[in-house]
Amino acid sequence: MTPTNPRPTMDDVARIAGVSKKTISRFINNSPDVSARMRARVEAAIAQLGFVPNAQARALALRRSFLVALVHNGSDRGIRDAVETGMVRAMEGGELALVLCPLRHEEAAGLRAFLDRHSPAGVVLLPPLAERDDLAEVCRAAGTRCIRLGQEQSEAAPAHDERAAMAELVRWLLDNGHRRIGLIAGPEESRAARQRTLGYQDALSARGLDRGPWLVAPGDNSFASGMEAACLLLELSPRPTAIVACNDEMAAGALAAAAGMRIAVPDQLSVAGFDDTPLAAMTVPPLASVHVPWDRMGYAAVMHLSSEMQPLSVEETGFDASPVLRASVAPIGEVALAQAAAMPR
Amino acid sequence: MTPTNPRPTMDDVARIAGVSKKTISRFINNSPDVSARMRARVEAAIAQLGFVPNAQARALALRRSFLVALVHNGSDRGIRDAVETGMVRAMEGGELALVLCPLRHEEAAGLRAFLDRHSPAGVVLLPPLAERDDLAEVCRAAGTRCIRLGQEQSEAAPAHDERAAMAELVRWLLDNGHRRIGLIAGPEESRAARQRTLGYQDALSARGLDRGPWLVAPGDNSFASGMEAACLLLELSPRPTAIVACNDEMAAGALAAAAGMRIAVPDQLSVAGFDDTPLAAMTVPPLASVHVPWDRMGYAAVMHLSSEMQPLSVEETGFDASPVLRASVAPIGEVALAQAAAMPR
DNA sequence: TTGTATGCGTTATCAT
DNA sequence: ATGATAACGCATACAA
Repeated sequence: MTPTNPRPTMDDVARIAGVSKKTISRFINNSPDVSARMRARVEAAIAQLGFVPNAQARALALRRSFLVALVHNGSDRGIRDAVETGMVRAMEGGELALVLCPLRHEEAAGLRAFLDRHSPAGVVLLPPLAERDDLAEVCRAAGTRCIRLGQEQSEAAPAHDERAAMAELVRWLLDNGHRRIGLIAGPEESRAARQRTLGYQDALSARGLDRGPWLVAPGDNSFASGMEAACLLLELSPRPTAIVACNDEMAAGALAAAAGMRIAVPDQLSVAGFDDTPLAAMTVPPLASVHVPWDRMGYAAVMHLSSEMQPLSVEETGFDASPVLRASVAPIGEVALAQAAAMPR
Repeated sequence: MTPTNPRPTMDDVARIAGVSKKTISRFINNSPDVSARMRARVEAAIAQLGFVPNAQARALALRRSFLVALVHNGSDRGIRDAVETGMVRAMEGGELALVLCPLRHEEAAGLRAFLDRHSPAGVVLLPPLAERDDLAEVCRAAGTRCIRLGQEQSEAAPAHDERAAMAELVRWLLDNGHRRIGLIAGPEESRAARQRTLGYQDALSARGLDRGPWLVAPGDNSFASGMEAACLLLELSPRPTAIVACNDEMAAGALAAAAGMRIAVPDQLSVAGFDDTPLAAMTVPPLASVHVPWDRMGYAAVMHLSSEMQPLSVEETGFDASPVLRASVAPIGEVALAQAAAMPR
């Protein structure tokens, strides 16, 4: 009972099964030309020994590892968790494993070094890094397949129409009587954030509300920035009756700001977020949000990387995002109407 | 400019430098016996070619990969994020990478297969899996070093004194006038949760409050269970003036329950959590919690695994956990006192 | 359909 | 201090 119990190799399996290594190899890679009898014998031998193919050896021979790298910059924990979940689900029972590649300083050189060192079978770029062309270029140069999550829908990018989804959310608010709707925007560099802002403007324009200044306050996707931005918006007069944020964390910040100013949600103010992360269900009141199927997008990304087909199919690139209404939003009430009127200045 | 640019190998470097492969190998592993002149020549050749050692090949020869596996069961996202952060910080610039090993069904066979397949250099078991002796045994049998996070402090486990920390938190509540303090417990199987419950009882006993029934409601670390448990506690009469939960998510659930019952926090009820995850700063009001340095524990775990020293040093095993007071707790006020008195039944 | 020889890029053994 | 050669475990020719 030594602690170093040498693990069985293909040779052992071959010996037990009374066949050659190559047959075992064929079995492992489910080659079509293995007779049923052989298959059974090999299967039995593998089960008997508890044989598990060594990923390192396979990787060396195949010149590609069994790792899929999730590249992120540490922001947006909610999105990352969802994507991770989906990726892991896609890898369940398979031979792939999920390896994290944090790019704190967001430098391409870091990704390059990571690829050189670990040569993952594929790379998934999380927003906002998914927007970085230089990172995609590094992958291309290294010959590593790369999926940019949440980018414009293309053959290499599962994506959703965030612009339309945001418009739909804002439209709901308009349909329910809200007229002054504030937006807490995301980082300007972020395409995703810009799309969401555009969706907000789309909805207002469609109602002919595009003359006045947009009630847009800048944020950086953090709770603190959401709180700050909400404070700015809530000091306006007349005060907005609704605030939509470009992600859930900032929306949570808006809830905190409202509480600090003794503004009741949703009675005096509706608040909504984006992404529908777990946080949205844990606030008081629960946060309306736009559900983005990040987990399914992660799942699709891995399925694509593990298969050999080149272009992503439509089912793998088209994803629906749609508003989830929760208690943080409500039709505009008399209280809020009165409030708005009482602030004529 | 083909996308498949074959990367230089040790052979190439050896040829350029005019030495043997073995010397390159020695250089890479900073073997002591390489002359300064050799070192310089090799270094130059490596730089010239942009050579990066192939991790798969090294792994095959060394019989261990350059991965550190973080084994978890999907629960307690907050803790996992913190540990991940610390681990990644410890691996920064090094050759190790973090690979996720989710054990959804918590079966030892799953871990065994993962170890056989990917042969990680080390394994970090996250609570509550860290408590599973069978998982540790699987690692031992596979000859893989394993660190059990948050277990009893030992030479293989960075840990903190959660019992004392919880007692300290409850003591603060007692010192501030609270007498009826409810506890939302964690899963009974979890040693950590039991320790925290014990800490709660310690503090009450020390004040001679150990005669009455403990105000303990069961939870499973989820937001929903925290909400349920809080509802139970808040229906008691006299009502508790404070509720402490065994993690932040349940505490957030308690905040939601209080809001649903129109009980003001902290005026009529103090609420506190445990672990001090990011969530604690994003609730309304911000959640008092016991800070546990999960990130530093993850850091220590990786530092230990990457070094060769056998036992963990004291600095790596002793961690302080201590209460962080935020607006969700307050000295018991007249309102709450009156409230409690008005419910004599 | 199955077996044999060889290579993948690195490290370990043993020699010099 | 440095080098030749054999592993490491599996996959790919190519042959049978």
